Amino acid sequence: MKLTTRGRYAVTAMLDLAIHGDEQPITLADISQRQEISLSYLEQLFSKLRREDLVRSIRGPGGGYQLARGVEVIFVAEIIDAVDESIDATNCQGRGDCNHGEVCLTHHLWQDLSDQIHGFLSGISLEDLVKRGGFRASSYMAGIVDAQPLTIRDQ
Amino acid sequence: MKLTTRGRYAVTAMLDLAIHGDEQPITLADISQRQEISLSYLEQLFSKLRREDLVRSIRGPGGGYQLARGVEVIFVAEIIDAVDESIDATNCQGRGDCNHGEVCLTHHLWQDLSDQIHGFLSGISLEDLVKRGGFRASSYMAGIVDAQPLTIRDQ
DNA sequence: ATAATTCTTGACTAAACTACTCAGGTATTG
DNA sequence: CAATACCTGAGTAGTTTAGTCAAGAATTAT
Repeated sequence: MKLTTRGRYAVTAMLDLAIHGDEQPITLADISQRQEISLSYLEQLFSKLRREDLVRSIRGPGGGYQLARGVEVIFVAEIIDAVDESIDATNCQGRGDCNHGEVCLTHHLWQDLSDQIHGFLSGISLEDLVKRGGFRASSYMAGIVDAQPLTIRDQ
Repeated sequence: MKLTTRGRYAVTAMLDLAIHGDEQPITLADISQRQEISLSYLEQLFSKLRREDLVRSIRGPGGGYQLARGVEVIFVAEIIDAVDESIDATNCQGRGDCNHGEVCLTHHLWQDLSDQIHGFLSGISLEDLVKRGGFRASSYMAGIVDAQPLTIRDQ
C-alpha cells in the first residue's frame, strides 16, 4: 500500500465519475476541467483503471468512461491499488532470507500494518464517499467534522 | 500521511531501540548492523526523531540513543510523521479557494481518509509491536498470522 | 466517405524524492 | 589527548511523479 497524490487523483476522478456519470459516459476532458487534472495524465490513470476493470470505455463521439460496477461495490483500496502499483517488499521478498532474522521481523510487521490499512480502505466504497459528501462542499465538510470514525468492515 | 520505506526504516529502528535499549543507550552503529540500514542514513533519520522528542541522545563513548518516553506511549504514527514530513495539501492549502468548489470536496475527502489512517496508526504503540513480536522471528510471524485485526482506539 | 470526437498507446522530460555516501565537525569519556 | 559517538551539511545516482507531445484507432454524425 502506497499513499501518494497519484492515488488521490485517481480517487478524485472516480468520485467525479460517480457523481456525474449516471447514464451517459463522461469524457476525460470533462473530468480534466472539473477537477483540474491534466488530460494526458488522466489518460494514463484511466488506462490503469480500465486494466483493473474499474471503468468501462466507450470510444467515439458521445463516448467516454463509465464505472464498471455500482458505486456500492467499488472500494477506495481498489482504486489506489490500480494506479499506485503495490509495494515491492524490498529486502527478502517473502523468502525470509534476511540476515539476522530480526530484519524480517520488522519487515513482516510493516507488511501487517500495510495490510491493516488496506483492509481499512477496502471498507470505504465510492457510495460512502458520495453519501458523505452530498453535493455541496460546505455540507460535505460538516459531514466530515461530525462523522463517526469509519469502521472497518468484516472482509 | 505518507507511507514509504523511509517510514518503515524509522519504525524498524525505533523497534530495535525498544527491544535492545533497556538501560544503557544504543549506538546507531549497533542498529545499523542489526537492521542493515546505512549509518549515515540512520543519522539523518534520528536527527528528525530527536527534533520531535521521540529519542534522547547521549554523546561520547558509551553514548547513543534512548527512547524519550516509555514504549507504551510512543505510537507508530508519531514515528512516521517525524521522518516522512507530512503531506502538503497541494491545491488550496486549507484556504478552500479552489476553482469549482468540487475540487475542494475531494481534497477534504482525501484529508479525511488521511486522518483516519493517522488515527489508526496512532493506536499502535511500540509496546504493542514488541508484545506481538516476542523475540524470535518465527513466533512473531505466527503472532501476525493468528492476530486479531488491530482495533482503532478511541482518541 | 469523411470529418469530428474520443479513447489508446508510447516515448519523452523536468522536477522532486529516496536512499544513500562523504567529509568534516562537536561533545564526552578514559 | 585520543577514542567514541553524535551532529550537520553537501552532494548524488536512481527512481518516481506529474506531466507533455505525437500519433493512431474506433465510433458517430453529416
